[in-house]
Amino acid sequence: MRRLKKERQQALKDSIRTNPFVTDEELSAKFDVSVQTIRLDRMELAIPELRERIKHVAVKTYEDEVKSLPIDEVFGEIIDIELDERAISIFDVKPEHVFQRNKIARGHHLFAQANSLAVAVMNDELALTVKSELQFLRPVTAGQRIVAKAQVVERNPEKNRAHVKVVSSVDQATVFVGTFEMYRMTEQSEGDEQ
Amino acid sequence: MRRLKKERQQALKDSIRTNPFVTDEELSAKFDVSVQTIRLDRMELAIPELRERIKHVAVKTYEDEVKSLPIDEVFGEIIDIELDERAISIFDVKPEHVFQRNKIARGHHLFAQANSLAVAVMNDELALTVKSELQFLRPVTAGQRIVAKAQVVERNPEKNRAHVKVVSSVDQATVFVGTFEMYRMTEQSEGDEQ
DNA sequence: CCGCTATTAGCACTTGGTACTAATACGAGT
DNA sequence: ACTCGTATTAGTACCAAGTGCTAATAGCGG
Repeated sequence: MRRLKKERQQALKDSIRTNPFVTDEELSAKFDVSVQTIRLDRMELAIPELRERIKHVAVKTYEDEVKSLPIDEVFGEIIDIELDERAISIFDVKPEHVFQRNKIARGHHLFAQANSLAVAVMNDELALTVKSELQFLRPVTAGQRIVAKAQVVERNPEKNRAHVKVVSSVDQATVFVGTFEMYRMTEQSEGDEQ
Repeated sequence: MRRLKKERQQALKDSIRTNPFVTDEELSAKFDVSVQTIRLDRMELAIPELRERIKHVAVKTYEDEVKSLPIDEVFGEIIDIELDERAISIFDVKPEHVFQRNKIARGHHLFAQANSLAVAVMNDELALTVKSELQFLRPVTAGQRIVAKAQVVERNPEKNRAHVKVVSSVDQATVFVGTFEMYRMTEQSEGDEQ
């Protein structure tokens, strides 16, 4: 009987992990044991009751929602900015930013950090990217911190254009270089493109 | 008293919206009315009980989690692919992809779709972007569907390089053009960059 | 003072449990 | 055959956070 118990407990764990919304009664029917046995199993496995499980899932989601808004908005935290001149942001590469296969950060995250910084450094907050040239020089992996430095290198107020150069590095080594031609949107015009 | 009731119910709605984890008892203390009054208010406002509220939040998160994994992995759904030749993906621009101010899609989403497609079209799944040139020709707004078409235009198997051209359009109008120089990673080499 | 709404109180019942005690089954060891 | 130990089952009291229902009370408007 000992083997049966362990197997059941393993299956129980799996069941609850894949569907945390299952009640003891449903589990008791599924495994054809009494509700009490399910309860004992949960005790031994330190699995909390249905309501607590649901609550944990809900709380997690709730916190995620609150967190995701501001972080997502900037893509990299801006730590220094002098409008129309230069700006610096940092971006910590996490497991969700990399390819599963080789753990190398996906290009669009580097681009997102650099492009967002280019948008931010423009004095007008309504700036759009028109053109861009990028070089991905070295792979970046999870756990590394990318420091992006943006510099406004050319201004052309008549045409509402400006050029921004962004250099991103990890531990002093340059990993990415991008130049961005930006269009400044004035209030009325619904101009070019981002 | 009628005014007081309406005000309380409005405040009650707000309270529960900002914190769905609050019990009737806590609310009764907060608004200095009986628990029964809170219950009546909830009935009139059709607000479900604590456990149901929590469950809804949890279920939502749960579904989101399941959904987010595959979608996030590709950035745009690939609808046609012929390896080493061409590929097509679609990406529906949603409110979360645009600038709040002018509702124009952020550049990195267009880049992400195009870059991911360039990676996908490469036969080796371990492809990294080395260089890239982009043009953002027209603004894209929330609700529009971007169709990206990638074409492998140059192959150089000796150097493990290839060029991919991606053209993205909305309703037949080109909104974005990008060229990507890709590096094919072989099993051993931990080569260039993405 | 009547009527009306709002509020409060109280009770039985529900779900999905916890905590605890007790009974029963069943095989292993001696 | 008897006993030990583990596993399982049953049953009871209790809890949180409610629903559903009935009834009492407060306060004011006319």
